[in-house]
Amino acid sequence: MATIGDVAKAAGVSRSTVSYALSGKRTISLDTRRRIDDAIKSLNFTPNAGARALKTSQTMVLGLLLQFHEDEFAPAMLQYLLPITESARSLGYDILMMTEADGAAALTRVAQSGMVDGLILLDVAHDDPRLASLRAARQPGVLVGLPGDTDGLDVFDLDFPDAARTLVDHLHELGHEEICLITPPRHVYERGGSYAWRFRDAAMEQATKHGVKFSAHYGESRQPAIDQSLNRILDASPNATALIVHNDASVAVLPAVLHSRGVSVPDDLSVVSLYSKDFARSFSLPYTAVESSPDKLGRLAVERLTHRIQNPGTTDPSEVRFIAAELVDRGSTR
Amino acid sequence: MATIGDVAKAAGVSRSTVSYALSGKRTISLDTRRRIDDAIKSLNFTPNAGARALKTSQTMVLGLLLQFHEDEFAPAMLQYLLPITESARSLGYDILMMTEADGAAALTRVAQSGMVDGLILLDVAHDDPRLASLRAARQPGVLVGLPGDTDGLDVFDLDFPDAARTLVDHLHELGHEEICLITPPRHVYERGGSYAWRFRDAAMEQATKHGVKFSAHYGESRQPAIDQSLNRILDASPNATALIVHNDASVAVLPAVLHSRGVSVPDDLSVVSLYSKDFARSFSLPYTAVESSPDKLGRLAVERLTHRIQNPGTTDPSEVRFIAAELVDRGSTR
DNA sequence: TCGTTGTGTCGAACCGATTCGACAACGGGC
DNA sequence: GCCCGTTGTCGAATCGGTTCGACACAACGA
Repeated sequence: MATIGDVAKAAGVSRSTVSYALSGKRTISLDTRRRIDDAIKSLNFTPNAGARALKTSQTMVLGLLLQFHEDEFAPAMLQYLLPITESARSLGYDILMMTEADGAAALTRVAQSGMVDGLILLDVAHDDPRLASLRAARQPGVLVGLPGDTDGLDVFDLDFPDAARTLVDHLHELGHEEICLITPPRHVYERGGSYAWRFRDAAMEQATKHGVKFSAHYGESRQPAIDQSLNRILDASPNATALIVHNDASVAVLPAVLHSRGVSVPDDLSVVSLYSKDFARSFSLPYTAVESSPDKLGRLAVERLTHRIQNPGTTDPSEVRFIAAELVDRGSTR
Repeated sequence: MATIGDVAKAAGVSRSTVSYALSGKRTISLDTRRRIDDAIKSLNFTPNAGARALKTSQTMVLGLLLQFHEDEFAPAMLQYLLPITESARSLGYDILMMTEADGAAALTRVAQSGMVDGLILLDVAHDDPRLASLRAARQPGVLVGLPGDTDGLDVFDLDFPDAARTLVDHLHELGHEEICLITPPRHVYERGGSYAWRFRDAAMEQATKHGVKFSAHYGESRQPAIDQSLNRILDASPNATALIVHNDASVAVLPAVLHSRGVSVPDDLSVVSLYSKDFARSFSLPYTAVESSPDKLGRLAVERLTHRIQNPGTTDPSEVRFIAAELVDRGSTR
């Protein structure tokens, strides 16, 4: 591989001159610049990333921490992947992916060895063990998902309480008097996925406020338990006229279940949910829903992170930002 | 951050001694080693990855090239992600993820700048534009997916013709005399996804050999076209008693479609397919199928790649390996 | 004419590791 | 008592960039 020294030799200048020509940090005569450019072209020179990182202590890489829990519905995580890598690239950063079960250890390893300039944590739990490692790291980090203690952290998440109220209000306005909520599986609560109870509690409160009868039930994440739980829930609430499904795995199989029960939407039952438009497009999901906007969340998180990286001195306060619920009417309510 | 110099000072030895203690490439007295270990602990020292990469020209990072085609069924790609990152980690490597639309440019950029020690290409097409860049790169690479020209490349893929024959044989043995195949969407063929025609042609040939009536139809990748195409295909072949579904997006919604038509499996129709056990678990997919083994393919690819990285001189011939079809009977045939 | 300012380039130091050759101290064989 | 091989440690060079200070030279105003 050609080094900057080879380029310098070919162009008949010093290495520093080539470096300045590359960075534009000092003026270079037109003639010299041309000779350098020619040499770079003909030698097919690209600066060595390791050497540059060593000197500048900037790797132009962001670390992304995913957690694929055993019982997770994997496609949900995927929705964040593409927006994050794409916005990172557009800002000049690459993405190093970590999927280790022990996320805290992975974070420390990568941060300590200086492989990344910043860290992105997805699917953050209420009492996430990775946060201690993140706070100890010298690189900045951003979270997608709300932990219990946000002190000093930049956090982006959907406004789940607002989403819940939006959906309950929507059903209430249509005159529904008994609503059934399918929540994420029990293990999500146990793991501390705060979005689950933030959504559920707000929905319950809003229903109570409207005097609407309300019941919440755990969904499941794997077949055939999903089918069974849905049927059990529907059997248990024969008078409910509306269903709120807050669980990707359940909503993905709901059309088949309703079909098998001879229930038609929205005539027999109004159904609303919470998912992204991409998710709706991949699966057969024609339900009115609050948009979960993983693309927007991913983009915001990356932008915030790179801003912190590029302005290290500044101590602007950490930001906890909830993005607003936006209802997409797909005609599944009446 | 502590450097190796800080450790050396704290332990009262030279930097080289610390380095040798770390790598074990020279003998170190027990006493010195203890002092060094203590210093490392108390200073919380981790070697700087950039510096190490610069000196050793080994980054311990593998580049992974994914392509999310506009109309792709995303979860399919995801199945490879986890096995690849996990086997890479177990061999000491991290994964740098690239999702750019222009994969060839991304590959060149990352390879030229020496950010990675090797490259993994997923979903390789018959005439994949990334292959020229891969061949030009100084790092070794492996493919998952079979291109037209495999010269000098290590390739891993499922034995699709074998899979097709296995399924056709299975149905033929049960006495079926008319089989209907749902293939990947037309754009997969156009893009050069050779697995599509390798499977289809072998299935057709095997059916002909058995004297079984056979028809193939393009599936779709997005709703509501998937539903419509499935219904159209089923309408068009009223006498087919067996269905082979070679398309993740179609098979994911097939249960609902069959339900809505009042078709029960396997009594009215035998259904077989080709997917992974993880895919079957996430979705409601109770079909007898050939296992597509993304975990095995991912693991093999990573192992081959790291082997090439660690034995650079050796010129053992490139390997094109097809893994055998394995039928998993889930009782959806009769 | 002299000092000043600005432009373009260079040499050297540095980032944080690895590794080669040198060498001191030590014990064993003669 | 001398030579030799082993063991443990060190200093210096190196990887490939970036950046600071110095400086030669030209143009300028006084």
